[in-house]
Amino acid sequence: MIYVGLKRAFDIMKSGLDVKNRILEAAGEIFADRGFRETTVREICRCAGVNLAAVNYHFGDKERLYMAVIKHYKELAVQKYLQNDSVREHDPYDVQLTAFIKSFMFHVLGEGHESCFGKLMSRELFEPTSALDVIIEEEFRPFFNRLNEIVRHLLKNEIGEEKVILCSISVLGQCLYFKHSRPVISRLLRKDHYTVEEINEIADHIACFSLEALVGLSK
Amino acid sequence: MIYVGLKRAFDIMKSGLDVKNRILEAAGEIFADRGFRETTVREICRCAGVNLAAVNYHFGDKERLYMAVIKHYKELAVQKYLQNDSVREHDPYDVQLTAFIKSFMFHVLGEGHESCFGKLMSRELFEPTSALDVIIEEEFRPFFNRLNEIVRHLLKNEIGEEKVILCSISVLGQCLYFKHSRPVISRLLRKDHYTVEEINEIADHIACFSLEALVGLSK
Amino acid sequence: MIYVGLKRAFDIMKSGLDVKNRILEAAGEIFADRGFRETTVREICRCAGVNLAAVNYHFGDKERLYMAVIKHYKELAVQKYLQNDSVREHDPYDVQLTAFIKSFMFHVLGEGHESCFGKLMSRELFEPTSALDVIIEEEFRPFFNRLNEIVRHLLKNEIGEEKVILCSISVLGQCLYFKHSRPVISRLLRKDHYTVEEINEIADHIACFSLEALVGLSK
Amino acid sequence: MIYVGLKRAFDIMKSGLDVKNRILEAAGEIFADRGFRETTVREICRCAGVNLAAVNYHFGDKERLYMAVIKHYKELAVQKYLQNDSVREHDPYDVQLTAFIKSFMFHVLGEGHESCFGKLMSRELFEPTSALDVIIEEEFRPFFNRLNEIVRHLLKNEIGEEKVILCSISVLGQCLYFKHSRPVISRLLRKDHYTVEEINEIADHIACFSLEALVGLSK
DNA sequence: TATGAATGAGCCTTCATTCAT
DNA sequence: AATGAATGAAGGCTCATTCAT
Repeated sequence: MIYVGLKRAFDIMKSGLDVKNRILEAAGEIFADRGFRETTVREICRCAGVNLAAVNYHFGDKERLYMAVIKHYKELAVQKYLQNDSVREHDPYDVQLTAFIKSFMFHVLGEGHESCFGKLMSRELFEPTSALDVIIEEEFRPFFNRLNEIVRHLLKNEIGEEKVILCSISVLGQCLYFKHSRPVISRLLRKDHYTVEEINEIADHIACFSLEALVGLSK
Repeated sequence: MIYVGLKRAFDIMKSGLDVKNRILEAAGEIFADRGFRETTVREICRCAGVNLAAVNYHFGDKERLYMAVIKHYKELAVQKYLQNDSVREHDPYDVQLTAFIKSFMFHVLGEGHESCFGKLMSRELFEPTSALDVIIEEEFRPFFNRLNEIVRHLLKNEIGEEKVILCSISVLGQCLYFKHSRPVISRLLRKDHYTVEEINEIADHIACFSLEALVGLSK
Repeated sequence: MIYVGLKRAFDIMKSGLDVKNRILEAAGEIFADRGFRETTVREICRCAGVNLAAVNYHFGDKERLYMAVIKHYKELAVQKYLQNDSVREHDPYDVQLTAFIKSFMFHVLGEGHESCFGKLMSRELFEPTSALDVIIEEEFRPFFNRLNEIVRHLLKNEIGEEKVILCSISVLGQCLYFKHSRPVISRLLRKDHYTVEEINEIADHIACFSLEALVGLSK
Repeated sequence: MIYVGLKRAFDIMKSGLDVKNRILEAAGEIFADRGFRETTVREICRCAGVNLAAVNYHFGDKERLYMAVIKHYKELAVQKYLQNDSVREHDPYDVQLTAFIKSFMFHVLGEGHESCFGKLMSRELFEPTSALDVIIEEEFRPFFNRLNEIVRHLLKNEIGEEKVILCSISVLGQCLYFKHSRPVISRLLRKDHYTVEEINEIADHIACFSLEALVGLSK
């Protein structure tokens, strides 16, 4: 049951970060990989190269570490989002939707360090912990409202709010399925991970599919 | 944290089934609810009203019990699917798609006993166990092929196979999102569980959305 | 920090008792010796020669084990008390008081197995656990009422109930001090433990002292 | 389970004492309340408003802190004892005994800061630490000798020294029982703590009871 | 002088599993 | 065929102590 991302573990240990940040880094990866319950504090500490009691010292207990991890990666994600946010408010809405989807897909499907937040969030959506309520209000709702706004305009405001929400969920569902069901899809499509081009292709497909639907519905 | 499906537990205990089947019934419900790792053998046995050692006696260990549960519920699901499959092969394809989606949604979102298999499958898709490979080949692929067939016809055969698969995934993604992300959706829409009417509405929305998209794309 | 009553431990392990009773025996001795908090489940199990998890299996947790221990030794004590209770109801009250004190002192000061209950109770009186309320009502109050009755008669019923209680406490206080403060007394009197004769002498002294006081007060 | 003597904690922190004395003050209160083993260094430091490592820095380890605390409060107690000792050597011995008892009871039962030493001592008598030997020789023996002297005179010197000691212990036992067994007594007498009047009443009762006994025995 | 950070040892509990009957 | 009893491994947490500054 040892976490085998040895190379990564090595990176974290050697990275010169202080103990607190080493724990955050290690915990993020493992929490994202396994979920809250399946992750053991021992494993986090082993991977971070710190003493078992360090979690208690710096974070109190496992649950508060988890909350801190989410907060930590949220901030990382926000920084990244602000830097290369490609959804410009004056673009036509179909362009905005495509940009929105593409940005989201890279967030969620990326392999590296910055994909932790997406993984944590999508895990939280499937098997919620007590952190869910905080996450929904602080993270998910603003994100979802943004999507709703784009969808509402594409539907030309002629349809009730409930339908807008349902359509937003339809868009989101497509996006997340490529994350949630990666094990299946990789078997169905016979590929193991997504390259940048493939993520682009997938995002284009979802944008295309959704735009056709929204345009069709707005007639 | 005792499993509170007491009425159900009572049903299982009184149902006159033999020990082995009582365990299967109880295990199915709890595995579907909690996932493999989160479920304890103790809880299954308590709920089934059998001795703690019974699982190891009848199934060897927890993992083999899990495989047996999947097999058991798969057979139940197949029986039910054969009985009242509403997707008739001679209907127009848009009708078939709607029927397909509706059938799937009831399978996956239903509250009762027969929704176990759907829940187990969708859980397996998110956090695969060693059972995944079996499930994909024996269960998911035929199911997915059927969906592909409908989608292929709606796209009027004019587009490559890869696009067909992507569109099928889009349909599936919408469906599963209402299951996977129920905790969030129930907060966003402020409702706790789905009534039959609501499942119908959701299925209609997905069918509608997807048909518009597919029709749009086939032009 | 290992419990060094090795001979005793050996006795318990070889005694042919079943696991549950071996735990009760070992736990009684160690709880009496150290108190609830200072006692570790590990030590009890080591001393009883059983697996660490046995406590959980048979008693649930450490606290419920403690309650079970108190119940167990109470029953032992009651049995012994019934067998050789020397306080006969038709004796004159001064004889009854002497007998009461002597019986109590042997209970509390005895070296062996049957002194556990006395030790546990006197410990509970000094640093109460959640078991105290149960102990007071079920054990201490009837015992104390019996003493009150004797004292009331010796005071010739002419004095208020509060004074009766205070006098009973005075008697009890003398008795218990020879237990509670044994470390000091053994240093003051330069002896390490009490022989039967010494316990008799001490009990006689307390009886004598108290009778003089009560007789004096009743004039 | 945070130590809730917040007002007191505030006093200590604001009192302008240096770190070492703040620790001594806080430690005294908590050790007296909980005993050596139940007290955590963390709690002491929190209550004293000092760093966790301060105890080890100033005192070496927890045990040496405990010894320092006892020494500290002993000096406080001696000062106070010298100031307002009400046992005057030329009073009749029955008056001296009453005064001795009263003084002792206020020492041990008092609520405030100066009762720490009495609490620490009576705790040490029940569950001795390595500090006991020091305490007995330096503190308890002179105190006990003083009581012996009074008792010896009340017994009119006609009885052997061993009997004198036993009678002194009888007196002491009554006094300490009201401290040691406070949880029980407060339940038996249905009161929560002792007022000044009640301590006076209790002391009077003990003095009365003991004098009757001693007078009776000296005949 | 003083402290924030870190640690090793140990505790209670829970779990899946096995044993003896 | 079935079970009550027992176990080894592991998990989260707390504690007194030490280290580096």
